[in-house]
Amino acid sequence: MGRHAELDSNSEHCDNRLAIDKINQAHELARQLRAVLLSSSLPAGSSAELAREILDKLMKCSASALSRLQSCCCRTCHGVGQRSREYSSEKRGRCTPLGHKRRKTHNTWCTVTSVPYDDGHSWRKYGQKDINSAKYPRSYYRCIHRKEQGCPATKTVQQEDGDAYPPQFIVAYSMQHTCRSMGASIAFAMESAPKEEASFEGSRSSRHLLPPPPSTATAANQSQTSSPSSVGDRDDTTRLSISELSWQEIMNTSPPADTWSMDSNWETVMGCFEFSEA
DNA sequence: TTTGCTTGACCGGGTAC
DNA sequence: GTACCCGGTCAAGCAAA
Repeated sequence: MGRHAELDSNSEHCDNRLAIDKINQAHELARQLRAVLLSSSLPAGSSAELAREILDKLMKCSASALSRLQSCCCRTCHGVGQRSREYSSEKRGRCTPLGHKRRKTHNTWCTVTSVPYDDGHSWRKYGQKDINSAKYPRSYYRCIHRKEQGCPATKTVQQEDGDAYPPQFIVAYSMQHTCRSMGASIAFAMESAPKEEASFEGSRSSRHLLPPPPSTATAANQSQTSSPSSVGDRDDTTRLSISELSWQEIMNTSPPADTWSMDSNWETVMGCFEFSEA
């Protein structure tokens, strides 16, 4: 009852939601860009071209997001003051369908991507579960360095409901990496986006980021390897003119460890995401 | 033999009553 | 306050390398 009213009030912040969507798109583009940059199987010329194309789109997304955020003074859109019950009238949980539990509400954040396994870290699958009212099962991953380094990072992967191609995956990260791995160095500005402030109940902001997720994980089987999925196709901004075949190649290219050295350009690109949690 | 995935069972947090 | 629901995790068993 009152919950619906709360939800309605949230809808005022659709502008911020749009901005967040844009940021997500930029996020996705950055992932793709990274894949391109890591690719050694493509001719140099085409890689550079792809990278340039993705970067252009990335910048558009970032600019659009910034402009939207600047034009909207709403303060509650992203976490502050939002309690879990505000979302419980529809779907509760951590980016999940209807349920009672939200065990990990701290240090969690979500993203939507077509390449859920390619985030610069190595993950090991430790479980899969059918989620209530979700079309697809959710897969549970933890950092591969959990044992030797005690890294607490975990993530869950679900495929969004729907017939979108390529399939979009809702990736919910939980806890920061404490391990020192190849990927961790890059570890992604995107993935580390929440940083300290991530203590905002991540699931809450996540719910702003995401549509109520009936999801899946056909991808479950691929754990730490790059997924075969291709370019995001959620709207014109992320739709790239890259053939699926090319992306198959890109995504299947295992990243050589030494190509991960982060240069200033990469930092610049990834720096674009810093504001997404502000 | 080792490594990683699958899957059923259990734990316990969150919600409804 | 209590019972129930269900998401998250564990761990045994299995398969692939």
